[in-house]
Amino acid sequence: MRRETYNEFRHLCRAHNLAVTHQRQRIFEAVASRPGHYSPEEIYEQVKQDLPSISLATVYKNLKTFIEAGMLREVSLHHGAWRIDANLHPHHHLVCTRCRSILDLDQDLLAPVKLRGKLPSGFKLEKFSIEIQGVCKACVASESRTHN
Amino acid sequence: MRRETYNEFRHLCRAHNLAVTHQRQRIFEAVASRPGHYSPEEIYEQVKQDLPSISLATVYKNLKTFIEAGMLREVSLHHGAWRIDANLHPHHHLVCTRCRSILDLDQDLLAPVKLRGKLPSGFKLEKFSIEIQGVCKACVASESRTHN
DNA sequence: TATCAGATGATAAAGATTATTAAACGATTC
DNA sequence: GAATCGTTTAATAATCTTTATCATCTGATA
Ligand SMILES: [Mn+2]
Ligand SMILES: [Mn+2]
Ligand SMILES: [Zn+2]
Ligand SMILES: [Zn+2]
Repeated sequence: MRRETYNEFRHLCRAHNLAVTHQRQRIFEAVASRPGHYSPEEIYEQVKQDLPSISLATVYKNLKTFIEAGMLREVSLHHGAWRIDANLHPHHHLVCTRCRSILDLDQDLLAPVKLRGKLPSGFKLEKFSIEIQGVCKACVASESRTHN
Repeated sequence: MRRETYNEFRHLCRAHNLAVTHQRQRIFEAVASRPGHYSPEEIYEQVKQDLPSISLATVYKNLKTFIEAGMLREVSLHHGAWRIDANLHPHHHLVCTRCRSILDLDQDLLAPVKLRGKLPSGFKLEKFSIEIQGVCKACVASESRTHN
């Protein structure tokens, strides 16, 4: 690992009040130094090449830690919940980032998406899916209650 | 169940080449007659009130069948796959509906989303997340190969 | 009503994630 | 640099979710 990379990571951890460990360095790097959107299992396999004794649970735990700290993100809020929709009309969804509740929102509440350039060649566009993320009424209420 | 509802479902099944069974009727109704975005488990619990001997596997299998037929949809393409993103800059994703691969897309390839009306009261907006769904180059290629 | 492809229920298996806990480690202080 | 303390790790079990298998049953058709 380059020394600058090492120091960057060290400072990131300091800034977020996280202890610096070998495992964390490698886990973070396995994600941040490559362009893809990896699964915990893929990250585990990658890190294992350097740290053969690492455990998959450690990967899971630290990914959560990093996400909570804002050092990494998850691609989608929906990975853990298969949810079925009977509404076949084009519409949007309002999703709560706390409780992950989902509400329909009429299509014409948003102006249609406009492409300003070209998509990567070969990609056959089917549709734009817009998700409006935020905190739902119930969660806002319960959080303000907690903080008073 | 109302007779019209029963006939509607019967015709839907005909149109999609699906056998009509009690289980399917109740599973479909459990989703389509209520406004929410339910999980298989929730649907199972609902149907069980009418058909106590139904199996959870039947619910899963038929939800898949309905989705494949286009009678229901899934809220997100990402369930079951926790994917980590190290790109913290605002950006969009290109998602393949076949292989579910994910590519980053620069933010300014799309014009910013415009709200035309009001969000439901109490919802605290955090961000708009746009996903561009379609078929990726690789899947387009493999599908055209299959059909020649 | 008899036939049969397809659907169901029971169950096992697989896969993904979280909980538990003793041992090891990193940061801090001396 | 060694002692201390709180945190992190690895191993493992447990839990949840989803899929596979297969014998039995049912709906559709003649
Ligand atoms: Mn919906
Ligand atoms: Mn991304
Ligand atoms: Zn909420
Ligand atoms: Zn693809």
